[in-house]
Amino acid sequence: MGAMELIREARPHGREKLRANLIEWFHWLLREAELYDVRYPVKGAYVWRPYGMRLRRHVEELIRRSHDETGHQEVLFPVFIPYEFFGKESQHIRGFEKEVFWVSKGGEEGERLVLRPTSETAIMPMVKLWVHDYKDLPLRLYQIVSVFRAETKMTHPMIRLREISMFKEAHTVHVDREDAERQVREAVEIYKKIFDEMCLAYMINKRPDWDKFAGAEYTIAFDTVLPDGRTLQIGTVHYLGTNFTRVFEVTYLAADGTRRLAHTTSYGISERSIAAMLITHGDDAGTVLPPRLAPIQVVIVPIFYGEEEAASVISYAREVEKALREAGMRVHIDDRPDKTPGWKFYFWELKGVPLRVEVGKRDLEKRQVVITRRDTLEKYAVGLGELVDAVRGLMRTVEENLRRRAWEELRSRIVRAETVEAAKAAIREGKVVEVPWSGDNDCGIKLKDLVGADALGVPLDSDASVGGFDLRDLACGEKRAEFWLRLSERY
RNA sequence: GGGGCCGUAGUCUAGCCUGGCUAGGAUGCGCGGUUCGGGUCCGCGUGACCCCGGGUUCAAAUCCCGGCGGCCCCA
Repeated sequence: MGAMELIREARPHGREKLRANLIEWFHWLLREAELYDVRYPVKGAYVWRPYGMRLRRHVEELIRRSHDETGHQEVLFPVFIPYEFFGKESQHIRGFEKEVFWVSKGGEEGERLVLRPTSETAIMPMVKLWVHDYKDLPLRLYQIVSVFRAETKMTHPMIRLREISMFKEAHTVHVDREDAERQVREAVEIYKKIFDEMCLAYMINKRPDWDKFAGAEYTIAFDTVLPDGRTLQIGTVHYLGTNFTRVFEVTYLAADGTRRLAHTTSYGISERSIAAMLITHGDDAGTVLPPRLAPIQVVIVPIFYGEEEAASVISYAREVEKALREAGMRVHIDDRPDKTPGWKFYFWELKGVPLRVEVGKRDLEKRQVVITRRDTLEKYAVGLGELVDAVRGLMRTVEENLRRRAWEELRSRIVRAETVEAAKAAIREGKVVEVPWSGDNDCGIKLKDLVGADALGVPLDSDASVGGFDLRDLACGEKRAEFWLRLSERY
């Protein structure tokens, strides 16, 4: 980079308002940054506005790319599922029936339809038609669609929805448990990559048995920690065993001539991940978008006094814009004549544009620009010759800083406790707390109730075994502790 | 599941308890001037069937009932 001179030290915006009431702050951000409108008159259903939609499309592109590169094929299934299919798997229907939307009219004589709350029972009957022998496997499908859940708890914009409008659900079919579990591990790797690019920090937890996906053998979840200490589930991966293939009779002809039941997995991500991203990188002035996902990566603000300067400064700004655009960057030049530079600075900081390029008469004369980072508000003077390299380098720096900050915050929030009292205190302080657990279901339920928190499960991102310590299960003192069980307040 | 609070111009909000002037402010928008390297300032103008439905009353944004939607706390 060379000729990049720091002309203002870091002085980032505070996070007091954000921490004081996270949900209020988030509603403010969605409204003021024109991302998403919460005023649509149906509970749990909201509107993506143009700027939010552009952000969402970059996230969808990341998700599509990550799946396409790893042997997944995109499909599109109907929103209707015949009740006959939906009800086939007993655990599945037990888990979802209370929150499924029924279609009260339509469908053929005697046929009842539901709106998909997830698509296992739509996909299985079709997979049965498509899979003949072991050479058709593994089959990896995904779609990005709306799913519907009649949430009884309080709904939250972009977080707890009745219409989840960006549900990426992958469904895979395998010859046996081993290959399906290999897929589960791969799905975890794919999700890590996606969240890494979103600069999100996450825990990977094996959900306790009582909280797994309805119809799954086990569920692995990605949980992030928001700035108020509550955790948010941002992705799940399920091993479904033969629970669905058994009832839908999805079998294949094996190499040895026998007919076998296939094993399946499913895994999902939704717009919750976008909410997590907006919040994680947020501050009292707005949000910061990871440069690779930002609809606008660089905003150029021309600064001029009077009309005689305007022409030359704007023409210089266009020169700068052209150079960045030709280098493949998403650039916007804000040449509105009725807004002052200061006003524009606040406006684009609110919207999370990662870099701002300021050009004025002084810069024109020196053939330079001033670049400001959104995350730290550091300012640099950069010669025109180094412009593209400097912007590229700073985008990388901002991205790395967002990711590093997120992980530091998350790591600082995870603590261990060996008594119920200590665990309670940790929860009160907004921590994720790991407590000794025998692994027994009933003891786990008792334990989370004793502490007064939700169970995220057993860590898969660090050593979960209590190992050398001689610790007792905090709820069942007669039992030896085998694992650390993560507890937190959850959204 | 239980409790509390709230819904007023495009947006944010005061007024509501204790019913009664022309529903006040900020922001936005339009015009004029002044400013422009961190939300310029001043003047004039514009904009609200006070969430919906019903009730009480001479009179309802205000009180009562129901609905819809939102926020907070507890289980």
